[in-house]
Amino acid sequence: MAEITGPVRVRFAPSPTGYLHIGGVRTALFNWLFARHYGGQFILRLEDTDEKRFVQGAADDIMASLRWVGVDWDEGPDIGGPHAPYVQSERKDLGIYQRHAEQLVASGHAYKCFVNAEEEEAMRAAWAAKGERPERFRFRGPERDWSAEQVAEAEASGRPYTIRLKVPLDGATSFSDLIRGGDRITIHHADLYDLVLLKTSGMPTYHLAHLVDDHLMGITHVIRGEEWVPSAPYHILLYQAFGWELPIFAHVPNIMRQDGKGKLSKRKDDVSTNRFWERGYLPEAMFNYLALQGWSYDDKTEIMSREEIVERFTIDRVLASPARWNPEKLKDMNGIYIRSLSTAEIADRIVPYLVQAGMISESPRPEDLSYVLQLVPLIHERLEELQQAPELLAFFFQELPTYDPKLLIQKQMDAPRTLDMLRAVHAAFNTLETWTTAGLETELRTLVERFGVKPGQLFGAIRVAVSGRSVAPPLFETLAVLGRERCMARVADAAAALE
RNA sequence: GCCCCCAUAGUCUAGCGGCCUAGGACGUCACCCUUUCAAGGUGAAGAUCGCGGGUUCGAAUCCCGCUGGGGGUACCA
Repeated sequence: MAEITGPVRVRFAPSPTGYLHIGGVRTALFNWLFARHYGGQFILRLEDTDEKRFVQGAADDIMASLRWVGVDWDEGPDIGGPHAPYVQSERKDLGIYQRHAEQLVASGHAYKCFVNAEEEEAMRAAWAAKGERPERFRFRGPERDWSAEQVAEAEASGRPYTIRLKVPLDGATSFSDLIRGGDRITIHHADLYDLVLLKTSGMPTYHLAHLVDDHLMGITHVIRGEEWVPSAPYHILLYQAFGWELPIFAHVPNIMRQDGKGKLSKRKDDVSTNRFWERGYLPEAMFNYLALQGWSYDDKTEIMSREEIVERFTIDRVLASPARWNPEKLKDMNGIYIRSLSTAEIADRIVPYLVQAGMISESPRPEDLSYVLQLVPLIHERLEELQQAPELLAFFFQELPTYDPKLLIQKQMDAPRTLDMLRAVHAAFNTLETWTTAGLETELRTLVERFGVKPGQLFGAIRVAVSGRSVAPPLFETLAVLGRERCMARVADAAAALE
């Protein structure tokens, strides 16, 4: 493994064709961690060279997702930098790619190809017809061997053309990868085709654009998804054609779908980064989980702060084998992070959810906030996602929905005895001097003894009476916060339901 | 079809030739705590280290083959 010395510059270059899914965030994260660990720079660049798939607003959405998990950039579309602009369509207007493509044509490494899409399709069909096996058609333009006059003539006629890389017919290209080990990957040129560098529209393809930009922007390490391994030889050929120094490659494995059938996809999986944000995943939990998708520190440590991960992240501990998306594990980790926050922090973070659920007003009053502060301890360690808060706290804000009175009757109890107990509870609530958690507990335990029942038989009935459900936060705390008035009313309602 | 990559329990992983009677985590199950649910604690089940050959005194670890999975095969990225 080559030692990493000197300044490193890496980039994440998403295509604004939709939201960013967590697999994309993971790739960005590894780049970012690499940059931060080695004290280098992390650059964000927008690769919007696909005019057809462009989605308005996607770029802002992607940047918001990255910022949310804590991935920030030193240079980028919105903040600029020494190599601005960082948006490829804008760079195209500057003629950067055109110029470089022409340069390769001039040096004989590329050529203008006048074969249009329909003609290419026909050639492909002819190829398929004559071959016994449906072998892949490896396009080589006839213009490879044209004379300067022929090219000039075709150009003069105004026919549209693409610029293609003139890939050698034989030989092979080998390259090394930081994650897979040195000089392991070899691809024969016969398996390649003449890649389009510049489209008919004058827009560069990803292959040309990313490479020119990486070079111009001084990118030292290309850390990208493993789906790029097969096209890496083209990139190497391109670097060689330009006479540029190669960056160091590191192809990180994809994150596979939960069922293991393929890599995560926007269309088939609910993995939009925004969705996790909305559901109440803490960015620090997502950061931690994602860092562990393909990277590990040792045989036991999993919960680590951003700082610890930055300090410990090295590319040689990134696996070559793909990880599988495991929402259960993420949820567990989110719970750990939620529990590590203070009451005030949780209160701050659940207020928006309560507002959205209509439980408190858009601009919460101080008394709303102090009420929330009282409620947080009741659900804090039960939260796995912040969005669960409104559901868990509903009965503190709203009238009870109608519930099945049978729920009031606990194990080995019957309706008459339950009714007796509820009436006694009502009376006790009425006369209780100190309406506090401790006072309530003392009082109710006395009742348990008086009725000679198990604690659960009494407490369970009160829980249902007061919350409308059999699973709820701890009882005495709940009663304390709910207040005497509402508790008495609800117990009275419960008793009435049993009569 | 062709090309490339990958392969330790259901899942994420530790392991980089002897410390492995394969360690940790999620999930599952049991028990403890306990007013429910959680959280916490203890423990259990779960891996012939995909299969077959080598190399070696010795292989989960190195090599080859096979199988399986994934990726690529666009004027998409």
